[in-house]
Amino acid sequence: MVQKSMNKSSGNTKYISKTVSNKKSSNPFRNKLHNKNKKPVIFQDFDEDEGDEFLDNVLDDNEHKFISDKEPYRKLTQNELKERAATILETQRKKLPVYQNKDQILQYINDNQVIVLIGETGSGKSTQIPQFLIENVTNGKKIAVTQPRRVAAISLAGRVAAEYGCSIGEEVGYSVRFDNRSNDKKTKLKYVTDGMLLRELMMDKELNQYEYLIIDEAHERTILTDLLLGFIKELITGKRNKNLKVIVMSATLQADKFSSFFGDAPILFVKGRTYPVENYHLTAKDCEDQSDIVESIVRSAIQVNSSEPFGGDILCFLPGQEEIDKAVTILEKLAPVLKETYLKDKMKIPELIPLPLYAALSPAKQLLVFNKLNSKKFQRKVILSTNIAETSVTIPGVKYVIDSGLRKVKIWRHELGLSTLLTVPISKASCQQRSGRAGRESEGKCYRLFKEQDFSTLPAQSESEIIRCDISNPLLILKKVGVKDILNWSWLESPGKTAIIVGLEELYNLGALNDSGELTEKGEKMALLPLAPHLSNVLLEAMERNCISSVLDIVACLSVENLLLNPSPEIRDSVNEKRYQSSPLGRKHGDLIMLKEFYDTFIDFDTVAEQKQWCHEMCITYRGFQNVLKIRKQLKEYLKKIDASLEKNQNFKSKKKEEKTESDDEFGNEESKNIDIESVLKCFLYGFVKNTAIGMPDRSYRTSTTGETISIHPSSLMFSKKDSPAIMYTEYVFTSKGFARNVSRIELEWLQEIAMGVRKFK
DNA sequence: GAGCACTGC
Repeated sequence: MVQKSMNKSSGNTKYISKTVSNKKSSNPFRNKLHNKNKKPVIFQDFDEDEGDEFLDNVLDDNEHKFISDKEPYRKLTQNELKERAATILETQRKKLPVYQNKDQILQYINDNQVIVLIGETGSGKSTQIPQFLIENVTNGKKIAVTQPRRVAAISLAGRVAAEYGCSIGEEVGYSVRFDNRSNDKKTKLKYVTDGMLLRELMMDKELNQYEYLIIDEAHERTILTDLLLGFIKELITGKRNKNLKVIVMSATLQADKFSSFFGDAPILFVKGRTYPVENYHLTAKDCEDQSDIVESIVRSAIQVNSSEPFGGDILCFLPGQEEIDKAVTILEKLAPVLKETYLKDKMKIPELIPLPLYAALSPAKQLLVFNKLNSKKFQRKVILSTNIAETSVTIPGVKYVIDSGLRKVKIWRHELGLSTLLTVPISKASCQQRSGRAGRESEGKCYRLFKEQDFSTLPAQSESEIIRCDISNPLLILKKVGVKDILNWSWLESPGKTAIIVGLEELYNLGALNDSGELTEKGEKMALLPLAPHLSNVLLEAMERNCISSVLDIVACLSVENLLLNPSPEIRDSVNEKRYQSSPLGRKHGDLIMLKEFYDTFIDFDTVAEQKQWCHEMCITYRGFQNVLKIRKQLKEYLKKIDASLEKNQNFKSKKKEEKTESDDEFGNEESKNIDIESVLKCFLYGFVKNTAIGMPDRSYRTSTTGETISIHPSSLMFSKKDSPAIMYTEYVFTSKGFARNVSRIELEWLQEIAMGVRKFK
């Protein structure tokens, strides 16, 4: 097997058709802008350093601890802060492209209510433009800069605070979930996640505390940024017509869309500093030979390693975990063999060090991709990554990119109420983003495992989230903010009539909307909870049924993505067995109850060391569980606000050690020994009646909505247990076939009771 | 009887 792959790898993957990306000549979009008569203003090219993204990743991993322990500027005196800021100004800021064009940019902002700014990587747009405006803000108002990701908001705030000469949380601050470092009176410039600004908007529909809104990375088109832009359009054509300025920052591709959305707002173009990247494509013949994408990636990596000079790592983009694990396994076997061969032939070719990277990988293993190799050892990293490395994570030292041209995407089918996970070709924009990863530090090369003519057939950009995701939560937000006519709302891109109607029906079925389509009291509460509407409904039901504590534990666990990691194939069976053995109730009742058992186990340990050990054995992220605790606490606080009588609700009290009081203690123990499983599962049924399936005589399951067969996913504790009269699942994905994930056993009577109950509540 | 990309409150 190994030998076979090796022979192939020494064969010919030739890349003969080659394009060199040269920003000045090959940027097709600039011409387009000119043609559109919008006269973009084009600024010139300068150096910049937009902060240390490597640090961001480390910082992300250690979260608060890192920030408070190592915050570099807090202990400096006012004078020292100012001195440092002055140095940064002279040595770095003034060299930035954006800084060089400060006056012109300010003029445009001054003359227009909305501008769209195309700032290339390295232009300094996210750090500098907000600072230009900081002196302009009047009577206690603020500037908000939104980011799609937490880490970006936090690290930008840190960087800008240093440049401005203050501590984080003074004039410059940030606000993200679980972490607010801003001062209502003092802070003038606030970096926030787009979700956070949306939440503020639910509280104050006019966003009166802000004078400038800067929507950064708008081209990523997350649902939340799309919603923000829609609300902002309403505001600036309505109540904030006179005194709110908006800057939309975007990559080139989407700039036109934003401009026309905001009444042909002017587009400014600031060039950044990236190094040229040469793109190579497969020939038609090589393309025919390419049967397996994993094999092609492996072959290409070996070829690049042996033909390119030492220095510079290889970053490969693959669609998913499965392909990555395969490729890593092959390369791990191959690398020592290749090394021997090279030595024997006296060839000076570095040893390949394969490293996987995907979100469901444990944080410790993720960090390995950032480690510098010992330069004396003559090694080269080959990082095999999902598109997590496309935007979320920047890996230093990459000079070569190998792109499979594929990604996985979850698509929500409104008609069916289920999502499918598909492997699809990426867009041109993604191709460019991926190849750009080779040109961050020096000139680079990108090898695309498809034909050059295939590139031209790719869609310009990926489908935006809003048209391929479940929009029940966005719709709830619109209702909460008081939008009456949702179909004709100022959608940047409408998800479509069907999607909207299906989504509204869903909200109606959950009791969030009444017969007239107005938000009910329950809907108000649901909108305030930072959860999907289904889960909010589960929580609210649990408050009625006096099992809020257990349900809260489980809901908090469900809110953390990748809490249970997918064990690698070698340890898969043993980890599954351990999980099975550790949840006596879970193996009877299913995965929700298993989570409750895991939660109890986790918090009952006396030391962090024990917790970590246990997590390691069970293949659970420790950090994930810390998030579970934070989320539980936050949900509890929200619920208290929603319902003041909760304070008196004994069941509600947390069993968590640090919060224990005497009475609490008693109750907590009592409850944990007698989880009212029936009540807990019934609460979940209130959110997931539609996600149920009935057991058939042939031991298969058929969904109670459409009668289709559905299989229990192998990751479920219920996988081997086929005797449940009915099942409920929190997720339904269609891959090779229809799979129910996170499955619980339910009784048919419950299903009848709840199904009728739900109607009754309408 | 067999496996899921990435974010956010």
